[in-house]
Amino acid sequence: MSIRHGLLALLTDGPRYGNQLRSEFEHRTAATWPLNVGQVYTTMSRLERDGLVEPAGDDGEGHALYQLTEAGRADLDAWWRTPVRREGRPRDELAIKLALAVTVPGVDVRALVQLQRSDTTRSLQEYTRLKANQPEPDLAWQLVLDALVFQGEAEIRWLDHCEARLTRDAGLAREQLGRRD
Amino acid sequence: MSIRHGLLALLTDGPRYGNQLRSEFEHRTAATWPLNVGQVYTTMSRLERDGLVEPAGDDGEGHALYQLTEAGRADLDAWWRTPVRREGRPRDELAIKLALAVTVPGVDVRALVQLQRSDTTRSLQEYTRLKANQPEPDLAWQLVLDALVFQGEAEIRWLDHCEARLTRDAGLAREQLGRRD
DNA sequence: CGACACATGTAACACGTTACATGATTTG
DNA sequence: CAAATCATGTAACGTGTTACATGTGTCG
Repeated sequence: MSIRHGLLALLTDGPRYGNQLRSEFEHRTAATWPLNVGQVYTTMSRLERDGLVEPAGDDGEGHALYQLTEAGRADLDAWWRTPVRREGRPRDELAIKLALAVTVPGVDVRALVQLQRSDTTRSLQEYTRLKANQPEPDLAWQLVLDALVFQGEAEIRWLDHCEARLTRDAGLAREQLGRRD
Repeated sequence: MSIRHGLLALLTDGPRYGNQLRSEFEHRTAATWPLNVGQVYTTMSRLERDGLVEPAGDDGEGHALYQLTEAGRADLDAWWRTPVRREGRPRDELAIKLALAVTVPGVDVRALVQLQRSDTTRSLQEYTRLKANQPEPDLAWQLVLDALVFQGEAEIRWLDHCEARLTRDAGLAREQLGRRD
């Protein structure tokens, strides 16, 4: 639902047309989540179908404008007033993957963790690179990037935590094995 | 793709049937991401369509078993050896929401941040409650829960960071306003 | 003119999700 | 026996995503 509401939010300022929406949306999340233009049109069609937006003529240069309806404004308002619940989020593929990896036989969990950590580290470096090369300071853009950094760091910490846990468990197992000898 | 590969992974041990897959999958992620049984069947159909699993008769009690094909084993193996890229993840609705909130006029960003923080805090409490009430120690289950906790904490930190940033910017604006007087 | 970017769509598909229909089996 | 649970499936829908078709305008 993030694109849906995102596009809706961009119409708050006033009518916009397709490509304009794409560039304004991307400008705040670019390099991380590029948005295909086609998606803007499909999403806008669905928003129109649901009565949240409506055509608003053109801007004098043939650009087909969209604007919020009353229902759209209400929907948007409800969005602002409702927190994004953690329970409602998509499944975390990495968490599931690692959880299954420690369960299923024949998986080199340690290798998996190391590979993942190095990839996540790479992403973090990419983020700092982006931050440094930022053309002009943009608050929205910076906050999104900060979110990614915070998440990436949390991921690294979690991976370390998992590895420590695995080592501890392996240590315990070895210990018990030793006792048995 | 997490359900797809998750179910695939559960077949590593040997053939399983629908409901069994659901309960084994849910056992490792339960209370956070319940999995509808119907979804198991639709997903297994698609996996069969793609040649990654195949029917394997029944277990003597009429349970329709599925098992991995060679292609399935290969696909799974590739999954284990490939990190989950941060770039490939779904858009972060919260990040986008806040980024748009600071851009669009008429949104009470501060209220949004506070509401979000209190909801995330609630989730974190729920996680610790779950951890305490855990019936029997299960490594996979614990790691998933730890992931959620790490993510939740990162989210809180990010929200604090955003708020501080907003306050600072507001302070700067006030200062400049003061200078102008 | 030819190449390129802008602009608007549409068609097709993937995955996740829910609701529903149907039996079989167990249990109070 | 009735109710609950287990089990298998299907139909329908929603969003996200890509690829393609098409037209217009601009610039070297």
